Amino acid sequence: MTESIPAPGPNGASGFDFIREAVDLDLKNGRYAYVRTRLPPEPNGWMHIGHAKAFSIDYFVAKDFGGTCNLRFDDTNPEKEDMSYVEAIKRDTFWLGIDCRDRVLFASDYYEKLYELAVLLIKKGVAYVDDLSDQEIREYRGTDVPDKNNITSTPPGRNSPWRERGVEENLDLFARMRSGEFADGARTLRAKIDMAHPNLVMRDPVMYRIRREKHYRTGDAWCIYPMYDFQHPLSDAIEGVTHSLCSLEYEIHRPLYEWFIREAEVFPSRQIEFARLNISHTVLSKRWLLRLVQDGLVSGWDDPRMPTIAGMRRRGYTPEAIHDFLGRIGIAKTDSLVDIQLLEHCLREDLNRRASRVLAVLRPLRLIIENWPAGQVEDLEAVNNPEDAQAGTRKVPFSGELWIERDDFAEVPPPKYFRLFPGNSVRLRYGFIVTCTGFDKDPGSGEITAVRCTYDPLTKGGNAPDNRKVKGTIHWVSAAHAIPLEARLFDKLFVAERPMDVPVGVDWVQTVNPASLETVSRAFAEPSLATAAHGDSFQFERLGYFCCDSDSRPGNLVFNRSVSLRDTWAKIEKKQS
RNA sequence: UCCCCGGUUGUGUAAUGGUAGCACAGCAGACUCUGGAUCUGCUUGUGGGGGUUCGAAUCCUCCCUGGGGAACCA
Repeated sequence: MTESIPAPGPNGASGFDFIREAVDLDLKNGRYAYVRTRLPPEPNGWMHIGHAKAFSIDYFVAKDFGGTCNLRFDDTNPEKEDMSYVEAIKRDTFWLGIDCRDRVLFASDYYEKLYELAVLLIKKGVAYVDDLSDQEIREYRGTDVPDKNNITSTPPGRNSPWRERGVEENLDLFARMRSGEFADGARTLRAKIDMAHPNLVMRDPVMYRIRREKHYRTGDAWCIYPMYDFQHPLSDAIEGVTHSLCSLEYEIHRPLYEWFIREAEVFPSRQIEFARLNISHTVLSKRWLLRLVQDGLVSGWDDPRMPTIAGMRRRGYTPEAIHDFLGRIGIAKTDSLVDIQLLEHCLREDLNRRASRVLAVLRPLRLIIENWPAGQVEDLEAVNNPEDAQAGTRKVPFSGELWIERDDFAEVPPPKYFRLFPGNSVRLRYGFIVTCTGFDKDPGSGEITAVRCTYDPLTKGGNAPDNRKVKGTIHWVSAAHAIPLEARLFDKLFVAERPMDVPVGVDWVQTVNPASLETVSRAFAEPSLATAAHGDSFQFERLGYFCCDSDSRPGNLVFNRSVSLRDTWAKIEKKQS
């Protein structure tokens, strides 16, 4: 892995979260002699920050105990899976610094082995071929209820009439299932456990179904496919996985996980569950994200508003910021909703340290310096990163006609406003102190078209020789030297904290924040930005962190606002209104 | 309320029978050539009742409350 990425540190005094405690104990009492985990994505969508949490836990738990971690694609549903997803997941995983490059595995490579284990279970008399239809299986199981949320009891199910078939017949039928003798859905292989079990997943779960669907890796080699509950524990066992870490939704499946391990007499992998990640104002579910993509509400899986790793990368997130975030949220079993502001905080903190500063104006307003010598241009020295002395300085051209931020001028200043207004002085960052002498206004529209000022030549670089205090410092770009750019400003994808909690009858997809993307097509930046490459991050001073987008071309620059700067003025403004 | 799992400041997470801490958010201030960064201070919490104990967030019990489960998905 990339050594610069620290493992997320538990913030407790014990030094361990509950998973690491369990692993530590397992090692100490000899339950396992080593540690091996696995990342089990299904290649049916792109990786998001919720998967990154799971991946990070798997990877770093193994690493912390000197173990290994496999990246195993859980690809047993040919209807939804695709190689493009495999590639996307691998790219994003490795980009995060989770380096399983030499341990990329596929459950589909175990089909033959899994088949053999199924045969073993049939021979032991704990698996049988069932002729019931899917509807009948539900009915027999006793779970075919109209309203799952409003039941008062779960009566025992009934045994399938085919449950007591002989071993030989089961063996024969299962072989014929594989050879394609039966129609899709005509029969299944089921585990013979207990149709009266209070845990519904233990009521003779289906192990194999018949499905004639081309698999993206095995093609037409198989027409029967194993189910998750059967495949997953045995794949873990095949790989010698000691700790199979997964989200809480599988907790209820653990007895079944253990049942298959025990009955198949394979390596005793252990499943431990933790709470999945939820973040406010977004959705973390491949199904919902797919819907956003398919309905065209975002530009794709890598839309910078998406909580996918690809989207976050394009937005300007760094692996370090993501790992920092994942370390801070911790690991627990409580269902939680993490404030998206924590994620943004982690990005700010990381980018503050590393991003070069640059002067750019998003909503330009002309500033005319009336006493500036006509035609004169000065190269002023600007600090690249005040947080990093090694970053050095650069020259920025200054002239008598500048672009400044429209917000940085007020005809009538609100209380506590200390930027430009008639009669007031401000410092132009790294430039001169100027005093506002007036402004031009379009008589028709009332729009301010230019601000006028005079400069003090003795304040070059921004320092006043008389040490007078100037409260405001604003950013600027020389109009004659400005390079144009497009800026994409993002806001929360959803206004609602929990987008999926919508009133009945409302389609959550319609609640996407209409202001989540604002395109500013006529912004200007200092010349140094012209050479930015895709993925480069900068701080546009006083505005926020911006990342050069993959749509950017020389002469047609596009920047994404990764996150804004903390904005104290916005808070003051908000309080005043 | 059929089965399973949870409930610690606004949010997330520690404290493993012995001082309820940390981070984010919020508030107030200092400093500042980014209303950035940095620094200082502050507010707010063990869901409720009973029990065990010298002592309970922690153990027991009842209640309340949140999530999950019943696919030939994973």
